[in-house]
Amino acid sequence: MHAGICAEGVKGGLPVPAERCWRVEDYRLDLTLDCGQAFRWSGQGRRWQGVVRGRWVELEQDGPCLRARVCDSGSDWSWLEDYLQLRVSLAGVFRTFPPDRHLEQAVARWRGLRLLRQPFWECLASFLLSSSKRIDQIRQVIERLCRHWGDPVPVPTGHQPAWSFPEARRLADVPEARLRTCGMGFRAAYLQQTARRVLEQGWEQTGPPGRNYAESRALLMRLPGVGPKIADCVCLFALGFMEAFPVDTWVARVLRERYFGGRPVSPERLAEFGRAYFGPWAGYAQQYLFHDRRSVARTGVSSGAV
DNA sequence: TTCCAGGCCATCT
DNA sequence: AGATGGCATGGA
Repeated sequence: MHAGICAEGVKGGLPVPAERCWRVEDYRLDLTLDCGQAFRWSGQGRRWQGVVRGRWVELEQDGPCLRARVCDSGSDWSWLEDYLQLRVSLAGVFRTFPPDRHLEQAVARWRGLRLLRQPFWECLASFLLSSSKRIDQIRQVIERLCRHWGDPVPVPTGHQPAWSFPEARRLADVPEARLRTCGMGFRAAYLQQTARRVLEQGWEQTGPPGRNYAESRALLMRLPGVGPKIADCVCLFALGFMEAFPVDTWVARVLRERYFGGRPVSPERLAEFGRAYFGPWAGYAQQYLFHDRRSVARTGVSSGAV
């Protein structure tokens, strides 16, 4: 591959499909890619471009047909099927929820919103940079981070250039002052120190060696800059612990409003409540409540229109 | 200007 | 354990 241009559909001189379709049910790509769980997707309408595990991807949904284009002549799509969690039955997830008027309302409005399975380091680093920032600004910071220290990845001619997410080993050597040029402020020290720790412990590919949710969460929380909320995001979005229930300002707000009569309750107690009340797939409930509460705040409307 | 954002940490009771 | 202020940066 050369100069950022991909040899589309060619492998060893033979044409190979660089495109693939899946039939999907209860899947809404727009909500899934734009709800704030992942920060590197850009889209116009129903067509989205991003980089997953160092590969440029374009996704497009047409009803039950989900189409992917890649700039890579490989025939293995498991990395993308895993990322998109195509095998999860959303109806099966909803069946585990308790009868709850408010959650049912959020599910009715945003049905098709899915949780992705993201690479560990990208997820951890991204949410390290998320603290006390708005989602659109997190996107900006991560974009600059990738442009500075990611590797350019091949894209089809005519598309915007793209970069991979920088590896921990790359960021571990970048002086904190240089990281700050991306606009990450005080989070630069956390990112740098955590990159080193992840590298030392050999966690970059696998994540921490916890054998369950509680162990993994506790190990993550020993990293600098990682508290309960960020640890839960990584557990949920990268490690596949679907009972993890991240409590941020929006989720705290909606839980206190709807389940605690507006009384003050600590985030850790809210997280505990969320896991116990919503069950083994509480993380999905969290994402629906998060998105619903944030949408109401943005549009001021409680209709399901997007 | 002032306030606040997908928090965390050090430093107090 | 629980409550407070500080931390960078930028947009409303």
